[in-house]
Amino acid sequence: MNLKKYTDYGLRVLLFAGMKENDELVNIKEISEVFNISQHHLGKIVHELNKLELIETIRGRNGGIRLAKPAEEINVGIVVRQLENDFAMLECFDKGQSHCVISPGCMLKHVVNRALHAFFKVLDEYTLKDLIHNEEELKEWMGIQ
Amino acid sequence: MNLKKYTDYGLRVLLFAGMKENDELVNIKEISEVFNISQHHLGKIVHELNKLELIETIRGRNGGIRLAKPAEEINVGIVVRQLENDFAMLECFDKGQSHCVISPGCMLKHVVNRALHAFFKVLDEYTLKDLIHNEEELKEWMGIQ
DNA sequence: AATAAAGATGTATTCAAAATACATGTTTAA
DNA sequence: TTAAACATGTATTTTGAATACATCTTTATT
Repeated sequence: MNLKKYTDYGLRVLLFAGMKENDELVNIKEISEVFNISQHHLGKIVHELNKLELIETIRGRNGGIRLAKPAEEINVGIVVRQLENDFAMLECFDKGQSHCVISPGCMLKHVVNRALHAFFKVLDEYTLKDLIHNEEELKEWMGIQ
Repeated sequence: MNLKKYTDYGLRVLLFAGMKENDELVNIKEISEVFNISQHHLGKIVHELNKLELIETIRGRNGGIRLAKPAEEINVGIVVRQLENDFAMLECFDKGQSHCVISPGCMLKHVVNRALHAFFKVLDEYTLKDLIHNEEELKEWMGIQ
């Protein structure tokens, strides 16, 4: 059980952008170098974060990205749900092809589903702001300023 | 985010075995037919369930498998932890190769870790017995008796 | 206007892990 | 002795994520 790197990277982009002052822009190249991630791959993640209205992207020279709203309004649980789009924990979660013969009467899926909700309940308690609380320390690690 | 089919299948084996009366044996062929799973693959899962002391296996003609202990003593959370052995939700969970530069000061891993604990806290509340509570219905679906 | 920097986007390739298949061995009741 | 059943190592297939490649569009600067 694990989150996709895609989700991991997406969260890092938000963290990095959330660390900048005011409306300062950061560009993909910079982020890809800091985290040592493929620039093109990151571009796709950024593109999706933009579609999800979590960041703004500004094209062209001197362009870049920035958070689309204050860090305290970006909920971690919601972001993870959006980036990580497949939560079919068991085969029978996927209603389309529920092949397991015991599926109709089986309690397992309900139990796992409850567990999944508990998982998100915790994430829902945090915003991006909470994650960058120890901002000074993070900035140092990121080599900002 | 999802559990491996391996884990899914392992749980089904336990459910199926737990459904039988007393010390009645079931064999892998039977289970693989009911769930339409590769018999050999299932063999390996059964082998591991046996190593984990969740089932007993009896070799030879008229052999088969059965639960190693009463269904009410088999905890769902523990089984899932044992079958699903990789819980590196984020890259930085893997201490060996924590490449992310912000890892030392980043709060994200702690938050996700809390969420993971909440996930298992729910699973820990259930035993195999709880899952086969509506035994009659399940038996019908499984074609038992 | 030309240019360069930056994001947008579609396609293809690589890679890893899971799932499955194949082959053969061992055990044991009939 | 034989057949049914689990044991176990190796190999192949499949799938999806990650990455690479290529090209396009946008926009500030000169």
